[in-house]
Amino acid sequence: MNVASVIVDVPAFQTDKPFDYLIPDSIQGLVRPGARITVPFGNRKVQGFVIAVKETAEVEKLKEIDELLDVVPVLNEELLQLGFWLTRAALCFAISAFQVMLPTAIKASYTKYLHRSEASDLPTEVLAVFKGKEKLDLRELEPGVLTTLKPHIVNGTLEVIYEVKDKGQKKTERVITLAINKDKATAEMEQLKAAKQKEVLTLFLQEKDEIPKKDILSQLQITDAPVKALIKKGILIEVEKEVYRDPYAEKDFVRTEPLPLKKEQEQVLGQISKSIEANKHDTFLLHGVTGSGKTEVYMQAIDKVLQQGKEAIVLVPEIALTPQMVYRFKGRFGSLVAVMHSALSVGEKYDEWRKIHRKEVKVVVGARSAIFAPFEHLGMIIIDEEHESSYKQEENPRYHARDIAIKRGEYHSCPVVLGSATPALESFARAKKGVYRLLTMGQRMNEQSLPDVNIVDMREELRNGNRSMFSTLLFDKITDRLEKKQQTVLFLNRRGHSTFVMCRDCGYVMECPHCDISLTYHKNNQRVKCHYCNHEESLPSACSVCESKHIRFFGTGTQKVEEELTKVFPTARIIRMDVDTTSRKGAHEKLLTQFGEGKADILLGTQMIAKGLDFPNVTLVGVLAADTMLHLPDFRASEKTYQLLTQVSGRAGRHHLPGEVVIQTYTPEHYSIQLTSAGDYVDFFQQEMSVRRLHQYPPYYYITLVTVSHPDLMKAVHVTEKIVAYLRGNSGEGTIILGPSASPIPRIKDRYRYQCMIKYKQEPQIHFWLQTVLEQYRQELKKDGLQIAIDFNPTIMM
DNA sequence: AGCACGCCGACT
DNA sequence: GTCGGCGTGCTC
Repeated sequence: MNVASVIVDVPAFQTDKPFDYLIPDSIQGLVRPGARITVPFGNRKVQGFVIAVKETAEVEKLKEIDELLDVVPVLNEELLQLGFWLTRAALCFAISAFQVMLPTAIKASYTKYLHRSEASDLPTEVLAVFKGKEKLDLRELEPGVLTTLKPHIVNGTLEVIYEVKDKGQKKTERVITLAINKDKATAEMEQLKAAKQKEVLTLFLQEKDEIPKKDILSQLQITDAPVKALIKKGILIEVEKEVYRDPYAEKDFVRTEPLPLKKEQEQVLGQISKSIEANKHDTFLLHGVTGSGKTEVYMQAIDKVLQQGKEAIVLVPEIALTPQMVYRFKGRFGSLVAVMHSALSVGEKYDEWRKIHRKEVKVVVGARSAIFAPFEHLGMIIIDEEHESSYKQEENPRYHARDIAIKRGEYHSCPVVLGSATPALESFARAKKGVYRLLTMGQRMNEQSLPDVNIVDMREELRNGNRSMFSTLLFDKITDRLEKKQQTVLFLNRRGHSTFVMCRDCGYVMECPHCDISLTYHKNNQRVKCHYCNHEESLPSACSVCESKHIRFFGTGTQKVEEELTKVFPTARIIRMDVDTTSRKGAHEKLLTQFGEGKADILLGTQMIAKGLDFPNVTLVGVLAADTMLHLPDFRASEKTYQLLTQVSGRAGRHHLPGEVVIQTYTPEHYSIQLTSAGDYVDFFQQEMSVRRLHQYPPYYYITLVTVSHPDLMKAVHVTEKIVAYLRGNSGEGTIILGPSASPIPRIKDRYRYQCMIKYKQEPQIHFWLQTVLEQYRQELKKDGLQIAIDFNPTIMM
């Protein structure tokens, strides 16, 4: 067993296969599948993953493994297998599948050095480049210098060294410990004259064995001289110790005990527990209205899992990873919990991951990528708010966390719980068909009925002469809340100031020069921005076409609403939350805390305030423009509108005070808006299913979307045409192939986008066909700037 | 992806 | 005659 089969870190078609390497004697027996290694590859050095260890290789001349990076493999048997499954399911390279399962800190970063061998006599102009150093980073070289160096590289006086490092580093801390036992130390103590040294030693005699150096210095207000002296005398020793960066170290979590459950919760927990105890894989769809106490059920189910000595994964949508959620889990399970989300630094994520890898925690609460947590005895996977679009990764590999969860649930024979008040249509349909097991919780914990929903027809308002962005009803209710010292949440799905900038004289609308999308005006810096490519320019004083000065802003963004609010309610204190005000680290949390402490009357925000907020004093929720999403060219538009409106509505009246919701819309008759007020998901489900059936959309059909993009429009069209022709020639009877058609946003970042949509009920070959398509174009994909994005089960159509 | 090898144009 | 352009093909 001295040959390792290796997937190398070179994401390309030609290298997407195992390469064999000889295992040198020095690491015989230590190289295991799932471990990272570095290997010589061509004339450079790259990182790779061992996928198998075997006796012989087909290839004659094998190179040797350079270095073993993990004694404990970073991928276990299950994850290796899962990775290969992912390559087929998402059509990605094996190396990309492995990397997506691991924290970025573990990814290799490559540097090329030029090393000068010590004895060599080099000409002065070469030595000048080195500036006395031994090593030279090749990437930091001035252009042209290489010509002077090249002959010496060729004849061997200069050596090119490839260095492979991890992106993230383990954090270490200097820790001081006693070098001798305590009795001896006490004896030493008596002979000491130096006062400061005595103080230091006293710390260690008070039963502490090791103390971080920086703590000693700050505690005793001393420099490190006394410590150094003690080390020199052989009384203390200093060691470098690995520590975790704990993003929640500063916080105190109040320990909580399981709460008594209501009957419904009890029943649901009972069902899930049965599967846990029987070691059985079931996928449950837990349909529970907002405020029905799903989280408590999750936590008690996790308790059962822990009692069995097993582990649990809890996925929550990225944005919902507000401190509130973290507090609840940390409060119940303490240090058994690891937390993973995108706001953590690369190093912090790495540390949280290592806690799992080293089996120091039993529960992980995290966003999408936490689904790959390297647990080996999974007892349950929970996906909260399972309909959320953030569970689908929108870059390669395009995986859906739900699919991964079910795959892992099957492997571990453990239940998967999908929870939502407004399940994805596909999920609910599966539950009704019996593929998933449906669990329902229809009652709110506080016995409070769902908030009253008022739908306001904005066309009517306009007819009555109200041209402001607040309807009379909403205005009155905000005024009322201000008087009662209660809080209001206002929701608008659009950041910036206004959606487009138009010249009133000639009708010219400012568009992004790189994308087919209008520019949004941002008032704070008097600039217009593209929300797709981040292009921005200053606001012109005159129209670029007709030079008229009558430039006006249309449509409403959060900035404009904020402005208007301060005018209409001069006394109100307002917090605005959108990408622009929360981009700084910790800003999100800070703003929410302020609101929670009652330091503002109105919270105005986009998407990000729709989820997870739970403030007792909020009694009014206003949705300023409910139809913004409804008219998007996306078959999920109605579903998303319904889900969002329901979710936003759920922010009101969560505790003792009853809540009210005002929804402003130009299409009050639409069922996704109407049914929000009725609050019955099943009605919506049935309505929407009939629409989906009529238009042959999921869940009745599967959809795969192929998007071709290229700087040249004709090229994009031609390639799409060819792909369409190929697919039409192969597909079966019931399959519908639409296209080529321009993508809803026909150009982004100077690339034209064409697409082809495949609708099918059964098409087992589809992965194979599209694989073939990619093979066909691989040359052009590499150098011609052609891009082909293949999305199985897309969640957004743009 | 990188890097070498290899075959055609403008230069000491 | 050589240097260097980037097209082609390979990496255990």
